Amino acid sequence: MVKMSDVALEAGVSKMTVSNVINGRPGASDDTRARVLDAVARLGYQVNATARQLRAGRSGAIGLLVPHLDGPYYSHLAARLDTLAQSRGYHVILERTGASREGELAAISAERVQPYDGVVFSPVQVDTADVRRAGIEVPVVLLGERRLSGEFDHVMMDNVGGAELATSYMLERGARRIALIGGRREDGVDSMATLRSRGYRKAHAGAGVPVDERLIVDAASYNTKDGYEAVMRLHRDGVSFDGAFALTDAAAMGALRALADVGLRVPDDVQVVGFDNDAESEYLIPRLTTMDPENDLMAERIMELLLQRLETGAPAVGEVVEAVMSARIVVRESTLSRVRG
Amino acid sequence: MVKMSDVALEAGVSKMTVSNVINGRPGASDDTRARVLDAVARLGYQVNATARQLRAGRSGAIGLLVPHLDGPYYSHLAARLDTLAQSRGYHVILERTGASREGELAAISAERVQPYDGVVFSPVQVDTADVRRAGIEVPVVLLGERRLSGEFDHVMMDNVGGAELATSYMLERGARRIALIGGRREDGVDSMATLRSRGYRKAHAGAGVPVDERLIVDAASYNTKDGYEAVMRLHRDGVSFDGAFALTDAAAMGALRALADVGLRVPDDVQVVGFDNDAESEYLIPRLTTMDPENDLMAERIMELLLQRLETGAPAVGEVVEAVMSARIVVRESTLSRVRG
DNA sequence: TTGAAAGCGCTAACAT
DNA sequence: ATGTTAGCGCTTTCAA
Repeated sequence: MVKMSDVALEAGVSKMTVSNVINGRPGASDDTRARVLDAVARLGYQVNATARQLRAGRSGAIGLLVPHLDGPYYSHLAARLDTLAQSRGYHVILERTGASREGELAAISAERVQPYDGVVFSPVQVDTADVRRAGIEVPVVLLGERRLSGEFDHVMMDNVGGAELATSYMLERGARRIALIGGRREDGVDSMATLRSRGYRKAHAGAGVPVDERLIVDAASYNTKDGYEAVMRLHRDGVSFDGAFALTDAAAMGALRALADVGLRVPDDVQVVGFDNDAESEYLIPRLTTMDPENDLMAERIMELLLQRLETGAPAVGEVVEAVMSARIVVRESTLSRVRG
Repeated sequence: MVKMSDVALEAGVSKMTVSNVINGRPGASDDTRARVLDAVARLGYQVNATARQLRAGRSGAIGLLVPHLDGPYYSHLAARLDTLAQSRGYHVILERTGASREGELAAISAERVQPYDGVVFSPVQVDTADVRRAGIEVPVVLLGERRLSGEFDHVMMDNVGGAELATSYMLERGARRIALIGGRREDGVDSMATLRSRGYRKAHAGAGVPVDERLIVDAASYNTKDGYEAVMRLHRDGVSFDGAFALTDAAAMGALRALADVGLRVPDDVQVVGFDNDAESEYLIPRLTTMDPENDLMAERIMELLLQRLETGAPAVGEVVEAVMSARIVVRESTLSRVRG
């Protein structure tokens, strides 16, 4: 492995001068600079990132710690964040926590996080106290479904509001028995499901329509398979419905397939609304009405917060920022019967 | 920041003893061990991964460098690799190259790669010579569509064979004009599109069916939108077809939507086959026939190769392994008209 | 404009 | 069973 001192020797200067040239610091004659760069090229020298980081304390890497990657949501966010980061001289590195408490704690341990200049973390099982206890020493932006007490900068989606809007929209269009695919899950933490279920109930309360608890069906991972099975279960149990709000577009996709299988027409018999506005949702049969969380805006807000901390130095306690992003509805065929427009 | 020497002081032992205890090395009385662990807990000490790595030369991290993450393919692979890695005491870290030459070169630079104990890289624009020139000093497994000359361990999918199988299957079922969604792209490197297009042609040659070049339509990123537009273009141009082989399931999904829009029935008017066997493909309307690359097997092979290098030490030149994984067909509704079974 | 010394936090190798 | 010394490759600080 060729190191800085080798370059120094080759160029006939000191290590320090090599370091200065490589890092574009001023104070090196054009002549010396040329000799150094020449030696670098000749030896194929590349800095040792680990050593640099140990000494200088920065790596240029931003860690993005997410529950999982199957599904377009985090993948898209990662791409977006990376683009923004690149333009500021950072790059984004992705880690999967697996959505387990154990996995999350491992990923946020000081040891694992220390190599990053900053971290964006989307907690699922873990709470603010856990994050504090992890003893992270770089700027952190939390990202999430759930409201977390104000110890860290925090960007969150207005899940309750989004779900309320989706539900109200169907109620307004005449639906009276709206299945909630993936709903409930009230235990302890404010999970995505809990919050969106809350919005669903709020819309019903607002419209004076009672909620039939049998319409609320679980969908473990909110994926396509779960959505499919949830609708099949409703059908098997003889629970009738004229609307379906799926907690994710993936689940909605499975629901659409199940509805087709049991011979229910969308939107004539059942209106369907999803959540996420995945790129594919526009191409489903029928095209899916869904809630768009405006992820690009969210990504911008996240990077903005993180870069501010990175550039002003300290994690600065006390004055944490909490940004709530709201979702807008995208109306497509799955709620819009051709006749009524 | 609390460091090892602080713990040593607190426990009344030397740094070295702390190091030994923390790393579970033998040679420390139960008593000392207890005192050290106690001090660690009291001070909330966590090792500095950067320092450890500089000294010991290993980080426990495996880098997975992929072109992009939108789409289930790499996400699923990442999850799978991570699970396998975890069981061997490593964890997988994901980096997005953006599928640009520039992005790939940045990601494989020795500087960026050096923090990993090993690297799995899926090149798109870059070739073996570029990888060699990058001067990577950790074990590398290349992963890919394309055959790369044998300087590195390399796991690849039999793209030609898979595409040939998909095409032959439709030909056997009577299709004579099969659109190739996302096909062509013959320039220099053996891209996924080039190879799968080759398989498409090979199947035609084998069956003695001529290829109408107008049936081969581009689909820039092989995503849902591209697939949709490709079929719309064919339709607009008045090119008739009775089969469609889409280079990815995502593109197939868009194709299905487009066929519905122009009033062509699947599979009665047009048979459709995709490639990837995404989890969602089973729930499309109609359910999609597709090529399953058996990614889980592929992930196992990759990890096996990498761990072998990691555990036996040296990147070992000369005796590189090249594994070719073949895809199997999964038959579903999009090619199987109910009448004929 | 350049360089020497010191040290980031840890561990390998060798004492004791 | 425990401690001492040295040094991983770099950059900060200060002197020339």
